[in-house]
Amino acid sequence: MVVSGRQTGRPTLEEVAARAGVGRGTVSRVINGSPRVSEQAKAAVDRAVAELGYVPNRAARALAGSRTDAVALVIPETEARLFAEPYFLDIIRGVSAELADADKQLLLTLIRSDKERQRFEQYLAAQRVDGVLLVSVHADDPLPDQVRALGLPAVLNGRRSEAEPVAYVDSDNVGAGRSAVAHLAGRGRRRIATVTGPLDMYVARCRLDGYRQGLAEAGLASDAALVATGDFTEEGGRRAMRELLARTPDLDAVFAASDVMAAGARGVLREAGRRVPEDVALVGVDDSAVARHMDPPLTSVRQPIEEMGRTMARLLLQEIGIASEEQPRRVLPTELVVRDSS
Amino acid sequence: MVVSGRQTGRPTLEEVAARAGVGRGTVSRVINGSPRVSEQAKAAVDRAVAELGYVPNRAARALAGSRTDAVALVIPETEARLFAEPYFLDIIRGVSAELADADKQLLLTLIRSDKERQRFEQYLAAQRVDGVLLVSVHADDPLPDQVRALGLPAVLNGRRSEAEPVAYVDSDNVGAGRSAVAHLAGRGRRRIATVTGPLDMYVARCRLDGYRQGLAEAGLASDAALVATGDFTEEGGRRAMRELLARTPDLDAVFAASDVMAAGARGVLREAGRRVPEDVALVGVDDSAVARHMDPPLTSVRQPIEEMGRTMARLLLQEIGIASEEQPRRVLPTELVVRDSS
DNA sequence: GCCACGTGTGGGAGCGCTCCCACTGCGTCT
DNA sequence: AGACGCAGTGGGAGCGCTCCCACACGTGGC
Repeated sequence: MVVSGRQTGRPTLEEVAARAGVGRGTVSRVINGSPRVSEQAKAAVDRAVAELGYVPNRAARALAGSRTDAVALVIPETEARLFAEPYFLDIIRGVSAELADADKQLLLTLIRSDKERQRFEQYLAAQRVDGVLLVSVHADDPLPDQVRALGLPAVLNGRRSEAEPVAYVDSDNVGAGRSAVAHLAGRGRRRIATVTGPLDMYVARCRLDGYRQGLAEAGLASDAALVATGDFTEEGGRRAMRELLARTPDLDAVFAASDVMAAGARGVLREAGRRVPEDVALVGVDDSAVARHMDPPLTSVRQPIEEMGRTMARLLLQEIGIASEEQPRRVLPTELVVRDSS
Repeated sequence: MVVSGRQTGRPTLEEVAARAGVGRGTVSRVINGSPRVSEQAKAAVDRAVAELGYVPNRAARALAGSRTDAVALVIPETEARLFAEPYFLDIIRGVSAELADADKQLLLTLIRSDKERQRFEQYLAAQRVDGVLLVSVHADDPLPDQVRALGLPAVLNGRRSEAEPVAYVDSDNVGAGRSAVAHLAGRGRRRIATVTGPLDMYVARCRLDGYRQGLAEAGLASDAALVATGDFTEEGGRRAMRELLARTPDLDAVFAASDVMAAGARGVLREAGRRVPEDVALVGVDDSAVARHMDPPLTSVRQPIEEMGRTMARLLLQEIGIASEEQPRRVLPTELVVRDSS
């Protein structure tokens, strides 16, 4: 027996029109919520739609109209490994929730090679999505500008620089550094070091700035010897921590710009015989699962990741609706979660 | 100044045909790789495509043909919290890689409420995707059957039961339990307990079966007092561990059916003054980031998650290509990763 | 009473493809 | 030699929508 698989039984707009006793145009207007329809006609159409179980065919819509009702979320794969992974899942969660409410599709695109990047650009050019969400862009990433050049709305997660021209949603990274240092200073720490992210990333520079501001506000002197550069990986955290211990053995606290780097640092501290938090207090950023499961559990600065995802989606939908000249930007607050490591 | 945004400049198939000096039909055939085209015509079309930078309009394709070149990956949100999160990211990674090679879209759908579930079903009915990938289905989940009833190919990640009627990709969960127990027994452990997942999930039952087989193969007696039921959460692991300690204080090893539960168990063991691994050896499943960052690092049974994702996508593409009656199934092997906790 | 207007409506003309039928040549079989 | 097949081809007819023009009605002003 051959199964057809292709049930042509789905009602079309034309059938709805016939059943409601109106023209195609009127049905289309009702479906799309145009105000130029009489109460009576609207009611008739609504009933016909319900009776027939009509669902508009999106391909036809996309072809005839211009919008596609789909939005792309782009994650460069190189970054995906760097950040604590749950980060992306939370972003996805937030984006997905917001898009579902607006009845838009979420198209997920991982870009892991130049070939795929090219394919994606082609894809955009083929008018396949209404807008683009970009996660974790590097300072030199041209993708956001390319997207905008195609006339597509875009929203970034994180900025590439202070003067980011494209719409973005970021968290208060300066505040993250400040609150971490304030907390450490408040517990009597005086030689507070930091392990930074890669300094070609704006997020890393912001957290470093916050660290410095925090020191100043606590009346502590800044000391270049207390700053070591990592790369957001565990191994990078380890390397930076070794460097710090060699340079400034008298440090009594470390602010790591990510939980993963904090985990690396923690390993080195243990090998060096430093107890956490007795000898060295430790604070990370992300409040990830890693932080909760470290020994001792890591004090960390929480970012509202899912909320960032939601906000990104919201801004994008807004831009799709009304193509404003001005690029919206949001900076969301962070929050210190105190655990045993500090 | 108003920006148009709508560059109509994209070449159409018709233009390509004109430029190549052939008919529309021939261009379509070349684009779709039909064999019924002369070398000469193909060359002309290929050149025209390259010169014009032609990219087929997918909406038109979907409307005229029947396929959409898109595949949905569905993740029930309730589950998303249960499993170690990176699991999903790895699945996504694998699926995405495979789909990109086949030039298919990945549509990500998180379902977190009945409303969204309904919307998704409507969506499927509207012929919007060529196939569906389903992650982490519960034993009583009707979604897979609904999808198949709509005539859409589907592939599950994990089975709902031994006799799963729908195509699936699973990992060797029995083998996972066996190898964990074999390892523990090999290190001289004799009172090996287990913390299971929720027993209405087939995966949990399989791991428990594996545990029992492992005991039998090591010549150790099965003892109901050594089995406690968890629910794949950390808190569940904690509860189960307390239960085990109360019932069988002489246990010297624990096989937890997930890393997250192992983390919960580890906390309880510590509170009870049992050292890991000296007093109690601990093994988990997933080989997640949590496992690597535990103290001591957790021995864990690794699943080839990304590979599962790839395989799922591959099976689905295959089914889309040739609608076979028979549902393919794959079971991938697991691998023990030994660390300090055992 | 006539014109101008605004509101609501029907339906033609596509959007850019795929499907498929009809047609041309040419080689092959009787 | 004629009949037949078949590879290769062109192009008509949609797919199910949206857009927009045209038109039927009011209603108000003069």
